[in-house]
Amino acid sequence: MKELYKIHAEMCKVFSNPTRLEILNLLRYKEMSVTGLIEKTKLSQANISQHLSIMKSKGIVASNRKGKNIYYKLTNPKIIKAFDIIREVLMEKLKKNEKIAKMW
Amino acid sequence: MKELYKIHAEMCKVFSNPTRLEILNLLRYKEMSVTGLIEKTKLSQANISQHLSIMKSKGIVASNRKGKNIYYKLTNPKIIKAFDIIREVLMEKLKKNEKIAKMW
DNA sequence: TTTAAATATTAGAATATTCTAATATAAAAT
DNA sequence: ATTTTATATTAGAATATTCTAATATTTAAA
Repeated sequence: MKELYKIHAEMCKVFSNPTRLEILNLLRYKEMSVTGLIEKTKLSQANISQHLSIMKSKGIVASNRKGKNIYYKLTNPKIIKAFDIIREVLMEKLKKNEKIAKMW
Repeated sequence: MKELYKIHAEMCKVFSNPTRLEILNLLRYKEMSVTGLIEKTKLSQANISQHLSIMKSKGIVASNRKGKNIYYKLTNPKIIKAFDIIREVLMEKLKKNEKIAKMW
């Protein structure tokens, strides 16, 4: 069923932006407020908010208000599992390239 | 290091297109020729070739000629592991949504 | 050594994404 | 009630991606 590949691709699109990956990594262990994310990433408020909105609409994160602040968290721990496996592939590739570079 | 998020995002971009996901899934167990991929997917030759080229340039697939045909395969089995985990997240989300839909 | 088959490349229109700047909204504090 | 603080939304220019159609290249077969 090709339809499934479409939804799958839509979900992966969320992971195809560096800022969103940084946010997801910050949410790895605990939920965080928008302000907290802005401080950690040093990015603009509008930008963080937009990325959170995109991820919320795709069901990757969920939000809840606590007094003054709105906190975001991952909806599924497997999201970080996928994040880490791709990171592993990446690291193995970088290591391989290093080795090839050293041959010359 | 923000640079790593960039490369990570670049790699995820490969997974953010339905056709590329279909190709990766076809390469899950065995290498396949370009012709084989065209037949299976029913997509145009140019299009398949372009997507293979993109994936090769990112180091996700590798190619080798065997007589008339060129065969492509995955460079790392973890690529399919990541594919499957994201598919799981997807399925769990769809199931959850179904349940919510049934409540009404 | 020409022809056929398999694959790659290029060009370009249509579409989608990303960021910044400006503005809006909603809850808390005064 | 007003002001402040936290967050969301909108608009739009700059950039990137995707597909189709046309053409090029490479190897094998005749």
